[in-house]
Amino acid sequence: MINVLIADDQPLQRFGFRMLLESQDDMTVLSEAANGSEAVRMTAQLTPDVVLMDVRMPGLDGIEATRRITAAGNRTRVLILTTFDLDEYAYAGLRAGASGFLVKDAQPEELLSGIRAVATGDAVVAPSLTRRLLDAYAHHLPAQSPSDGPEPTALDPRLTALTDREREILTVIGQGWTNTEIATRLHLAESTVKTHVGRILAKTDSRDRIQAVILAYDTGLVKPS
Amino acid sequence: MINVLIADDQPLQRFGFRMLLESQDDMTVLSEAANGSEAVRMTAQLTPDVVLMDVRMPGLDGIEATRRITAAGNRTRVLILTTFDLDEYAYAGLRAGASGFLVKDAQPEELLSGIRAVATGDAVVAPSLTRRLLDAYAHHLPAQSPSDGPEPTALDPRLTALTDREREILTVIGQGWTNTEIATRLHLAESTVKTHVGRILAKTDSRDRIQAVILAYDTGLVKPS
DNA sequence: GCCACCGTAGTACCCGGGTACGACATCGCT
DNA sequence: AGCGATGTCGTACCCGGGTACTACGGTGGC
Repeated sequence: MINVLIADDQPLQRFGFRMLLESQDDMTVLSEAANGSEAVRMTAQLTPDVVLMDVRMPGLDGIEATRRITAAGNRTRVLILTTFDLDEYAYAGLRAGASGFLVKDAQPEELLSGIRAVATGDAVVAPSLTRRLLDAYAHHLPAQSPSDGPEPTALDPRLTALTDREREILTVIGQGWTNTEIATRLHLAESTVKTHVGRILAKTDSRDRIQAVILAYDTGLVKPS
Repeated sequence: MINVLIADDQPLQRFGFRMLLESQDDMTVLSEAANGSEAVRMTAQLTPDVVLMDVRMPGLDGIEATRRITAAGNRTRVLILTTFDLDEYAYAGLRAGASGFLVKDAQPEELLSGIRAVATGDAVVAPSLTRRLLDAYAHHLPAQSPSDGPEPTALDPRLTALTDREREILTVIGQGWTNTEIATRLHLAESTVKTHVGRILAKTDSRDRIQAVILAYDTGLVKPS
């Protein structure tokens, strides 16, 4: 049985959550808190398994309440809920030690399975937020794959399909030249440039010149200045 | 309609996935791949919305296949599935650009909602993995106000004029996202994206997004991968 | 209370970029 | 002599990107 504490300043919201949770035979609502301080106090008294925590509350907000609850050290997990998927809240909440972060417009089933996951020690983050977190931090994830060797100066395989001329064009694309500029500076017709560009995009599987610019940087054809 | 490509070396497994997906009226299975190379090739040909990618496959494994698919730059999302929730795989997969990482013992509904989330540009990570990721990285999340240690590498002067949101947008521009992609993935209207982009270009004296991409690389906002 | 800034959203318009064709000359290899 | 790869040039078409506005709610500073 999962003991839950609901912390939300809106009574109607609390009621909805309570109804939903009580309809499950593996969950009970221990009590309800209307602000952060109450949530902290009740958590200390009742030691629920999970606190369903709203972010926006008068007085002590959900983030700070989460910080104090997790700092206390007992095994109560905090699942933060918010109306808006503001990433500032997500970052702050997760930093504060929350085990999860869901948006209120989620499906009831998602909330329920989220509570169960959190209760068993797992963690959940709303997909829309996961996206932002990944975008921001995926690059920083530890690389333990052995394929992180030193880089030789040989031509990147992604560029081998290109002819010399095409690599030349790709280089100036990577420097931000427009087709017109390439044409005048290299004494070509614009149609010729377009032909080259088209072939480059096809051979490198780039959908537009932006991808080509990125490729130029990633392969080292163009170096950051 | 969500077009899905199934990549798994076990025929029985593929069959199961196909049955599950075809039972949904908003999903179709475009094709099946039995190894990584096939997955990459078929993705290029068929441009599915989502690739259901197994990690362990003979030849080119799921991680490397994911890397190549996402490197290609088209809008196909990769949802990685694995039997074991080994975090090495998860790290590698997410670093490779996967939009999600689920374990195979998940409930069918979880898989389906995961596919839908990924198709609309969101991201999903299995709760058991989210827990590990949070444990490892919650400390590294950007600080809001509280006193925090290491400085986040001083901002390049050319970017100081930008607001936080604008820098966020510039980052994804630097990753080659189109306006439409930015809109869907960040849950914005395309007009809003255009407004942001316009301001970014004005503030950074860039004549088009290409110059902005170059600037993103030169200032280190985006790093070569 | 007012105002500046920010993020969001909309409409209308123009233009460069990309695609899909076809065409021709040169060069090197067989 | 024939052929393929490469580089050059052309036309026609469509769409995404960029610009130029306007607008409005929220927040924070004064």
